[in-house]
Amino acid sequence: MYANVIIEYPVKSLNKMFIYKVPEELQGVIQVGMKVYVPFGVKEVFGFVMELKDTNDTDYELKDIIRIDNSELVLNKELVDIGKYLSSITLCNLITAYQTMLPSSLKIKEQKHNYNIYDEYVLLKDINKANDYIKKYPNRKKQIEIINRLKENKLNKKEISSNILKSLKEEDLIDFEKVSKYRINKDNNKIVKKELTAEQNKVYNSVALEKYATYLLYGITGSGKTEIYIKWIEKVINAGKTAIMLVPEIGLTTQIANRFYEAFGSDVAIFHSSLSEGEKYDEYLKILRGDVHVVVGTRSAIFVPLKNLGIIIIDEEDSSSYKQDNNPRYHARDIAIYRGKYNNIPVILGSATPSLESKARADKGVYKLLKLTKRIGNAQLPKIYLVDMEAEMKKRNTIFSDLLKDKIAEKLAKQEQIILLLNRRGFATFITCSNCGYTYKCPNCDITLTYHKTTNNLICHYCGYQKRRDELCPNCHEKSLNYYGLGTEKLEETIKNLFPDIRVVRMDQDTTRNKGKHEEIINAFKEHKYDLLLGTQMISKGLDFPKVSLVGVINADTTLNLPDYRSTENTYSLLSQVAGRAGRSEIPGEVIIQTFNPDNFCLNCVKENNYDKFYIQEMNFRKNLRYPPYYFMVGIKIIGKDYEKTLANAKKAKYYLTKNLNKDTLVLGPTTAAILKFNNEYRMQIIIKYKFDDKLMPTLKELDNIFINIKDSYLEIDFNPLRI
DNA sequence: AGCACGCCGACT
DNA sequence: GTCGGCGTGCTC
Repeated sequence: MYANVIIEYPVKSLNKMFIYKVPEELQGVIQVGMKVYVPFGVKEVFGFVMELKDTNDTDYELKDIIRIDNSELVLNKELVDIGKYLSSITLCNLITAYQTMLPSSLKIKEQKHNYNIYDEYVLLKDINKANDYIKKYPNRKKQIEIINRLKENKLNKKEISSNILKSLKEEDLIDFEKVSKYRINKDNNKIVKKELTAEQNKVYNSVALEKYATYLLYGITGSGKTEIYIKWIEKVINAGKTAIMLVPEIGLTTQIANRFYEAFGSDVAIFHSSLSEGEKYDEYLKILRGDVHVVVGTRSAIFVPLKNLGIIIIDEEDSSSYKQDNNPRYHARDIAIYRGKYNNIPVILGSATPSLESKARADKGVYKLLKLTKRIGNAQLPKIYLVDMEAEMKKRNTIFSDLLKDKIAEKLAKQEQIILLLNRRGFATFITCSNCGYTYKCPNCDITLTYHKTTNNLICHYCGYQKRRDELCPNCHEKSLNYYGLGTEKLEETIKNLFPDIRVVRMDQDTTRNKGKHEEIINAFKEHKYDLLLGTQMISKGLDFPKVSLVGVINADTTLNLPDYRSTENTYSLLSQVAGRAGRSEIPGEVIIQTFNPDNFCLNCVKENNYDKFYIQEMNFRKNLRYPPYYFMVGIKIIGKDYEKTLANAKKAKYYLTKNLNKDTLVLGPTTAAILKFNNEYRMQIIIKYKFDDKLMPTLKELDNIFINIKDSYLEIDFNPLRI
């Protein structure tokens, strides 16, 4: 018997099958998808079995597989196929695909750490022997008490004092038993069921659970999408099947996960980045062992090895967090649809602000459209005001307009809560010398440094470079450094000066770095320990605070003016989502959006809460400029340490592409990437736009191969990039 | 990737 | 004479 094995090194030149002999003792045990240890050159490496066969059709002298590495981990047939699919759509190495699909504790690494944790139990070895002991030492009251309890039941080792354990062990009366346990345990006591409204019920009933289709559930903020998800999953579980539920970010994961624990108790496993390695390992084992039917998690949870899948749900499907922003650059939606077809089950994409491509597909009938138009209960959509900041500047209101100040005071007086959005962290976003004009820039990237007052550091938000703040300008040595640009830290300081008694909590990357911080802030705000929550876009989605009656957007233009074809769509989505945090219960909500572009089309659509109007206009723009969803795009970056060589290589790539792709495919560039210099490397960019091109994949594969032999630059290919 | 092999320069 | 620089090629 022979095995095709892919080995652990994620290198293009090793991205192929290596054939090994399966030794006698492994035949019958070995399966496709198993992790194996094999000789490779003079070394020994790990790999995955991709294929088993009876004949060797080569004339290589084959080596034996050494051993199977971890027999509890087997990539099942579906996962093996998903890996192939993943590598085919992103052009990543096959091994990279499987490494991406596994939690890091199960990825291939030399260092082996045992992630299993155990409860240790004590049990009686022999009843007769124990009885003899009792007769022999009637005075040993403590020991006898323990023996009698052990006759009834095994006991946790922790319950018994160590000297008693020791004496019983010396008499050879007891045995120990290790039972593996999970770090996260939820009880099944408080299963909460909720009734659906008529509108929710209609949506619930329009999904056929026993066949593949992708549905776009377009439901306004607060319309109760989560409850429908739960009902679908309930039905799927009752049919003996399983479900995957994807959520965007950590902030949302805990809130939704809690609702899922309420609904399904211990039948849920969760996956998100702030779990510890051990926790992730445990949750993965629960799935492998078939102990759970539901998985709630972020992007990579789309790869979990649930057997007998019955439904896949992606909540807030337009969130950019579903696209991985390093290799392999996959979109969870594509994997979900692949698995939907594979298992012949429905895929649900839910959002209050669907991505244009999903909405367009729904309009074309590729997806089935489901709509929720009403908020749950008596809640109304909030009233939205646009405030012209140019007029406010004349009144010397640089950060807060009069209206926003008045409304904050009003809500504070009524003991209601407020959310402020500012999509920039730090204190000042750039530092310039007023004497010589020097501006701080990251030495590795082409980006201004942001001043963080809490740590007194200047930080590059791209690569993380940090330096201490200077008193004098490093260029002219004058004491004339000025701090410009508003960040969340400064906003917090300003609001505290304006309203001295206000209780403010800030939520951004800097205040949520530690585990559990996120949840802590959310819970504290929910319990009204704070009057005002301010933060970056991480506060914009999914959060549900009944007492919030005012949402303020400090500067809507920060995201609107980004040089990216999606910036309008992203702004619409961000602002509607954050507006949706207001007025989710009986208290009516108000939203104030401050901007220098009060006539902007996108902002006015947000104000009118008119997604359809926005959609039509934006689609028109995309059509005219040949952007997605009318055209498909591929972003190619050519990256290298030397600017001239990188540019030359980029030109070569462009030439190769134009020569080999279909004539009506557009190849644009090379231009400098949005951030030319990043981590001391220069980045050139080529953009491909096409409607249909059968030569695309083979050409890109070949280009990728050509670049293996070009030493001074490398390629990054991004299919359907979210940012260009 | 990681290692061996191999063919040229300056040293105990 | 040898040690070691890294360029090239191979791994079932």
